[in-house]
Amino acid sequence: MRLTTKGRFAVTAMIDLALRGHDGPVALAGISERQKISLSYLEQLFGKLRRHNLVESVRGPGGGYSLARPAAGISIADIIRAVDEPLDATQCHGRENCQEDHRCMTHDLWATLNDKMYEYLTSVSLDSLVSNERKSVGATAVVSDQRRNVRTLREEAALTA
Amino acid sequence: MRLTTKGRFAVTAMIDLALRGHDGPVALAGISERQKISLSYLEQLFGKLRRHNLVESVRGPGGGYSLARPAAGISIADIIRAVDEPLDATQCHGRENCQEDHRCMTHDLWATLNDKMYEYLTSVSLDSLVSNERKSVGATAVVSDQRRNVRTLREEAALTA
DNA sequence: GAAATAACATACTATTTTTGTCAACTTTAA
DNA sequence: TTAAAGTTGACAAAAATAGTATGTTATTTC
Repeated sequence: MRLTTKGRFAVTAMIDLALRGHDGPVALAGISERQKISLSYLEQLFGKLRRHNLVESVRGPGGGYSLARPAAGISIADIIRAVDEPLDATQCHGRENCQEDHRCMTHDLWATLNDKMYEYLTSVSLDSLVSNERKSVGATAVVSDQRRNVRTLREEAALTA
Repeated sequence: MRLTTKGRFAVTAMIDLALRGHDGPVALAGISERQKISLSYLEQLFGKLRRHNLVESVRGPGGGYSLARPAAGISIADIIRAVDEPLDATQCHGRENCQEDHRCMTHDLWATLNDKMYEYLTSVSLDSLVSNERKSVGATAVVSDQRRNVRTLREEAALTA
């Protein structure tokens, strides 16, 4: 798994979207201004997010983007995966013959690290970040997805501490 | 924390070094050929590794690099940290005023993720990878560092499963 | 239907990663 | 003491990636 600023921007933008997507779609121009991310870059990122069915778009005046499904059903891993495309961590993309004698020494390490990171990022939903942002103190109950086990950031942090 | 191919290369090279550093130093030319990493790049990376006191160099014929301390005392996090230098995950490097209204929304997320990854990468020692590579089956006992809690990859995986 | 708005698409620039080349400098061995 | 093997460092070029600018098309509103 790759972890760069690209994914960070995408997550930031998605939070903004979730935070403001109550009535009607949100225009990228607004996100750009609020989050200080260039409009062009956002357009690129949202193209990918749209192709990965995380957001839906409405063209024309009053248009913009909205989440394709409830924020509780979108994990951070989904977002990272969408914008960072390939995402393979093993260098020898699956095939085992990357080395002559001892096939791909670091294979196991990266695979395990990859799993760890996905495990974590999958456990954090967009919704949990948004409620965290809304400063809705009081450990807002977790809304879990049908596919995944999604915890709030607060709970996750508690587990670590 | 940033996770790119750069760190991957560094770890791969360090494994090779640990694997062959029994009698005398290991030349980069050998690592380059075995791991298919350009010699120039390795030289750059090992310059950083040396400045971070992870390896020592011996010049002249028969020279090369050797680990500055036992492989059990070097974690993967050490290596990543050495080659990726800055390593800050929060975008608003410490200062809280990255946003006007709601200061740096994703701040908490990235900080927590950062901790998670470090926690994991610190728990994996170079030695554990090497023993794993040597195919020394039978759960080779853990040699723990004086500073850290270092587990074997095998044990770590068991915890996750 | 014209004008404005905003997504969509493509081309371009800048930064980072990776490789290549060259010139010291150091130590061992012949 | 010379030569060879090897590190160290400084650049620069090439490739990949990140980020920006510009143009085009679809919708809505007036």
